[in-house]
Amino acid sequence: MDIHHLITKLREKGHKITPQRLAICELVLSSKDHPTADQIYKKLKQKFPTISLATVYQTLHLLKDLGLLLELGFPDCSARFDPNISPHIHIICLKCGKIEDYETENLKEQWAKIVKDIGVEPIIQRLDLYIYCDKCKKNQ
Amino acid sequence: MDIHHLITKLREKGHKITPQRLAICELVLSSKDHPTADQIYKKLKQKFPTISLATVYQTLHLLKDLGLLLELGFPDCSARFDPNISPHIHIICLKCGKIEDYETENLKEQWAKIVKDIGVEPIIQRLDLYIYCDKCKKNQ
DNA sequence: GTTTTAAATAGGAACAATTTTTAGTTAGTA
DNA sequence: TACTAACTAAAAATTGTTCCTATTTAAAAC
Ligand SMILES: [Mn+2]
Ligand SMILES: [Mn+2]
Ligand SMILES: [Zn+2]
Ligand SMILES: [Zn+2]
Repeated sequence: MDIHHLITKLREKGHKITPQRLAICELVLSSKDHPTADQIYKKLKQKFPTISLATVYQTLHLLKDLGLLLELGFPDCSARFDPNISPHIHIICLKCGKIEDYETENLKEQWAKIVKDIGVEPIIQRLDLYIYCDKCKKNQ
Repeated sequence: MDIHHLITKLREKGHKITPQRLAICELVLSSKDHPTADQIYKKLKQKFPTISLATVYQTLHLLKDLGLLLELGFPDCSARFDPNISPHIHIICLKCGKIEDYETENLKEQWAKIVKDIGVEPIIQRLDLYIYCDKCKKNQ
């Protein structure tokens, strides 16, 4: 998703192109680390000292509604946002919360077969494996 | 998980057997509909008019720690609890939130292969497909 | 059976994440 | 340049969950 494509998509739907909106979109859509709204907010504060957390949430939900972003809810902690909307697995540490992506062609094929058997056409998918990561296993 | 097995398991870990605790456990461990803490609380109010929501949460987390219960976090709405801890798929409506289980032998086999390829030993797993259910498609 | 005690409960306050509201500002159109 | 819908920031409200603590209770010790 390059910036011009994004701008076109926003304009199409009648959304204004503001510097804040663009900055939030660029940041989250290029992120690999499944950030929380607050993490995005804190990063952007450097460039936009007056930006509000509500604006961040609003923009994230806009991207979600446009189908460009996944919102992952968890117990105990705040939601995390993922610009990778294609089926992939999250390997998540139950202790430290670290999220790692697992995404291979073989996985996509195998998973597609399973979904086909079920006979539904999912809009979004979420595949989580919860583990204890090596680091947390060591200093348990 | 029958009631005597549960009581043994609780005693083993040094937990007291209280009527509230037993009632909450029995209710959630036999539920098929992925209830929220509040739904469990409201149902139990009939039998225990003074029961508190904090007790419900505490007991649900106890069961979770014992590995007998899954807690499913979502954006926008409260957590739901699932006594089915074996790998199965949730087919979830994005509009009304209805959750349907999909669980077949074939799925378990195929999924086990995928997990084996990754080379991890997950403690918990969560497989969600988000759709719009027939009902919500109709009266959209 | 009674006493002791550590753990659990009830109820409400506190908390944190998120959403809504409000009033002022701005991007895009004409 | 003027207009207006959409936006922004700040504050307030809301919601789900956890924390606190006086009281009660299950289970152990006597
Ligand atoms: Mn991801
Ligand atoms: Mn289930
Ligand atoms: Zn870890
Ligand atoms: Zn529905």
